[in-house]
Amino acid sequence: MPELPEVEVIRRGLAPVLVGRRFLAVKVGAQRLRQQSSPQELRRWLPGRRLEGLRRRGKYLRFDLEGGVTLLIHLGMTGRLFMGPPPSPPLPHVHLVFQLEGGLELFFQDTRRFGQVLVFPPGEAPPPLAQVGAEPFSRKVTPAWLAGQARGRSRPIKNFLLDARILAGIGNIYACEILLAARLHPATPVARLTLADWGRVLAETRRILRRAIKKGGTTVANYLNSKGEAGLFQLELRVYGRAGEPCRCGAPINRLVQAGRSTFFCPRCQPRRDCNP
DNA sequence: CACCCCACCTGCGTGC
DNA sequence: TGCACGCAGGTGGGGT
Repeated sequence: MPELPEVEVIRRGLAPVLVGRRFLAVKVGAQRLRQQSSPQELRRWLPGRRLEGLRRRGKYLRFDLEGGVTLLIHLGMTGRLFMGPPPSPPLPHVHLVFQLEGGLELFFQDTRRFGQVLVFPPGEAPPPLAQVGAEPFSRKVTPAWLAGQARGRSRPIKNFLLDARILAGIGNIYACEILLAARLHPATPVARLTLADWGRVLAETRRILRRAIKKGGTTVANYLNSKGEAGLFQLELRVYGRAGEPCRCGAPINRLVQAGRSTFFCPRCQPRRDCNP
C-alpha cells in the first residue's frame, strides 16, 4: 500500500510525538508478519530505550533507539501505524502494540500481514537497508546516474522504476503517474531512453512525490496516516486505476500487466516508440 | 547477472 | 444468497 509519500506522511505525524520518549513494553499478537523479530528479541532490545530519531529510507521507517539499536518497520500493502488511546471495540489485525512513556501506545495494524517489524542490535547496519537503492531526492541521483543504472539492462522503464534496489520508494501508483507525466510508454526498454528522457523521468518523479506528500498521500483503499486520516492525492491521479476512462487528452486509458502488476497508461500521451531515438 | 513468476495474506467487488 | 474468481499500494526466493 504505502509508497514513499505515504510513509513520509506517517513519519512526519509520528516523529514529533514519539521522538524523545522511552519504549516501555511491547505486546505481540499470535499471528506473525511475513518478516518479524521474535517476541524475545523485541523484548530484549526495546524496553527501556529512548527513541532518538525517526527516519525514512525508501518505504522503511527506521526508529533509532538509544545505544545503537534499530527498529525497522515496513508497512507492506495494508500496514498502518497509529497512536493510542486504543479504540473500542478493538480494531482487528493489530499485531503489535508498543507502549511508550507517558501512557502512549503505538499500534501496528496490518490486514494482509505483508509488513515487517524487525529489531537489530547495535553494530552492523540493518541488512534490509543495505538492499535499498538511492533516495529519489538525493543529490547523487541525476539523469546521468539513472542512465548509468540502466546501462546493460533491457527491462521496461515501468519495472525499472519499481525496482527499489535502484530508486527507493516508488510503487505501482506513482510509477504509472510518473510515466504519464514524462510521456513515456511503460514498456519502453530502459536502454532506449535518452538523457532528455531520464531528465523528464527524474523531474516528474520528484514533482509527483513532493506533491503527494503535500496532499497527505494517496488513499485508494486502505491507507490512513498516523492520525487515521485519508490522503488526498488520489484526487490528482491521472491514470492509475482509470482503465477505460478518458485521459485528459480524450483517449481512453489502457491497462496492461507488467511483471505481474497492473500498469495504467494513455496510449496517446505515451506512444510506443518504434524507431530509434 | 538480469529478469520474471509466484508466494505470502485478507478482503472486496463482480458475475454467474 | 452463495460461490468462484480476479484483483489490490509490498518484498523476496527461486527458476530460467
